[in-house]
Amino acid sequence: MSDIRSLPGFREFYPEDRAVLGHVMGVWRQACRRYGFREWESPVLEPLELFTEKSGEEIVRQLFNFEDKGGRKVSLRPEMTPSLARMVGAKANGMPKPIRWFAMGENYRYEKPQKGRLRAFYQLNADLLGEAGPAADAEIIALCADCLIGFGLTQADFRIRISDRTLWFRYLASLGVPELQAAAVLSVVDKLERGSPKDLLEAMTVALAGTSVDPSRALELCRAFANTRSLAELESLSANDEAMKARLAEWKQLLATLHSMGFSECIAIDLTIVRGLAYYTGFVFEAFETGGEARALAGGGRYDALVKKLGGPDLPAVGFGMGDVTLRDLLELKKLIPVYADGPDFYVMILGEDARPSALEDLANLRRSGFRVEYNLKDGKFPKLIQAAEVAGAKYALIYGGSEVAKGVAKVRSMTDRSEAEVPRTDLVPALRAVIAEGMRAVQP
RNA sequence: GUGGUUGUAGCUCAGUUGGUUAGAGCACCGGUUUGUGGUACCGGGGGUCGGGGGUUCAAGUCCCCUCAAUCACCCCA
Repeated sequence: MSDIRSLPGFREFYPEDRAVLGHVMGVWRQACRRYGFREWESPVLEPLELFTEKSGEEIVRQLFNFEDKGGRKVSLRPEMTPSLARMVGAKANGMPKPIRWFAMGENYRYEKPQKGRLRAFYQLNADLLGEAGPAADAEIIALCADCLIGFGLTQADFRIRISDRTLWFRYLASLGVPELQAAAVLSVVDKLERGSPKDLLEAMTVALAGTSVDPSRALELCRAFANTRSLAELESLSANDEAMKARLAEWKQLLATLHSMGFSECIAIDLTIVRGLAYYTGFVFEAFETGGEARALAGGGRYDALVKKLGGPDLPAVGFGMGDVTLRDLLELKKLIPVYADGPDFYVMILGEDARPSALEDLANLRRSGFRVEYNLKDGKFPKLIQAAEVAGAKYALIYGGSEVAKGVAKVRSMTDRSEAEVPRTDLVPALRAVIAEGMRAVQP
């Protein structure tokens, strides 16, 4: 064994693991296609500026970046949204709206690896661009839910908590918080559940420096607002604020759409979700497991200003991302990972080298006809070969011994019920096609 | 980035107060059992005990450093 190991936070996928990844991506793709989304892809390696432009220089420490041989500053992609914005931006003027796109790519982040958080991970991204109304947000949230339900999870297994940065900004404005400081206040809100009262007050004081707003009162009001869990409560809180009332009309449309589509059980209003990302502009949401560990499964929201910021047209957008790592942990816990039969259709048992030319001719024809076929590369005896067929996971064994070849037949044997039948070699492909379709009775008298 | 725990064969683990050439089960490869299902029996490969340094006559075992995994923070596009 080589002592050169794979890099920390990077996974090797043995066939059993790769099959699981294939299942995850298959479910994602199926859900997205049902919503009319089309798949896209972008380069894994991008100019460093593509990412610093969106997120600032601070993120460089979390990037796999380097200088290439041409002196270009480059980075493995930590996410796909900037690439999406660039690609859409380049052709948006000629594209029918709304644009429904999804991608499933491996992303790379230079972080300390932990459970559920690696340095390389696959992520589904689904984005809907060119539509600013809440119907688009509802469509994305519904897709996010269906991307989980597609695995066999029920609406009781997860919760999509929906919040709204627009509403937060309007509420903070009504408290007298200047627009410039609202983002800083929101980052304090983000810590409400975890921080100690003392730390929170300190952070709030810093966030409100230079304003006339009292930090401890602001903290109290923010906590009350964050704990709001129903539209009715929100309406009473915004009774005399026209801007907030207008926004609540959009909330009603969002929730009514999701209710009509049957997602009532898995969605919840939760204004404690503000998401750290500065670029979110409206509704934001996160999907959590409802069980013990409350893993975060997906997150997303509206980012109306980002495409323009990255040099594209002024295009409203909403989207979400869902990673494969925590999802896989959850599916394993819930025993929702199917065991795929990965064996060949036929295992050809060649008994004696005299039989080999006939067997090779036939098995090559079977492969050309689309069947999965394995056979013994070395001569072997019957017990070994039937075991090899079993271990390979074959559905049927095809036996080529001296007596079969002399009679011009092959013997097909079901690996499940052990029944056998002889099939003339001249009729082999159609007969075995019937066996795969109908079982052994297709060739038994 | 900070702190805790863990590290012996592909896997699960033994390994005594430090004491010969580090073991078992499973798995893998081969042989035997006259062409009918993982059996049985026999045999084999595989470890610089995560890596490096130190203490000692002697280290898988004790000490230090380091790497990795994992947990709690930080962060989380």
